[in-house]
Amino acid sequence: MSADRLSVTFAALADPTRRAILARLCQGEASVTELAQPFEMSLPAISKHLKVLERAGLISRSREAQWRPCQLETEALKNAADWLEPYRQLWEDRLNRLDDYLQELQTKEQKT
Amino acid sequence: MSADRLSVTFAALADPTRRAILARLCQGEASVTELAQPFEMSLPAISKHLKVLERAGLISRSREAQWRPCQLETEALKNAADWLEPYRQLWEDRLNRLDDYLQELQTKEQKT
DNA sequence: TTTGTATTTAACTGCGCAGTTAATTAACTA
DNA sequence: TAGTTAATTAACTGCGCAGTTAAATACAAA
Repeated sequence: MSADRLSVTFAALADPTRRAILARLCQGEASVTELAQPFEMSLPAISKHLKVLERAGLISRSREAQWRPCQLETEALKNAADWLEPYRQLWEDRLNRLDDYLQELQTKEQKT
Repeated sequence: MSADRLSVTFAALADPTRRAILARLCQGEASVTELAQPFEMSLPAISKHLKVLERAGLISRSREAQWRPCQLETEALKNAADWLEPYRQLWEDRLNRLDDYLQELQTKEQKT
């Protein structure tokens, strides 16, 4: 059922619209209408995306008159990055090995 | 629709069983039955999880007699980490501000 | 109090995941 | 060839997401 926090976070990140919304929020708070503006999508659709992001703890919302400005929350993002971190060694090793191999190829080439 | 690569990757990571499978594969190749062993789940269920991981490019599979050993693939993981990377500054800043605040509190405390 | 603006809720469609059991395919072994 | 082991496919259930339009709510301003 993927009720755990990390699963909910990754699921929320698994949508290009929601990732674009998060990227936009790096520049600071924004209202729902402002966030919806770049997308060819109805407002209710955006509203639902925001609800998914909120449930995942990726954004928080306040109230200002009739607006409900959204703000980026970093902790859930950090948790996702922390989960990925131990794997870094693996892909770096792999890229190094690839690099070594390419250099070896080039050395051989020069000898010809 | 989430047909883009990154969405498929995040979606694949949004499940505790699949994340556990990836963690297990850090230790090296494993067959389907081996991977299924820690879980109270039918083999077809594991088989489907592996298919999701494979479609996301997180694992690759070979053939050895009647076994189909799975291997971790790091590139998709790296892509996910790369997407998160620009946000690192944000949560580090936030943690630093929190830290500053706590230190300030403590300084005030000592003056009392 | 009426009107306008911002946002959400309701009701619906269609799709695909997560799981099940039963049947099937594939390859090894006796 | 028959039987065993490994894994997948088929067929099904139930659930929740992503999107729609239409209606409802919340607040502001005239």
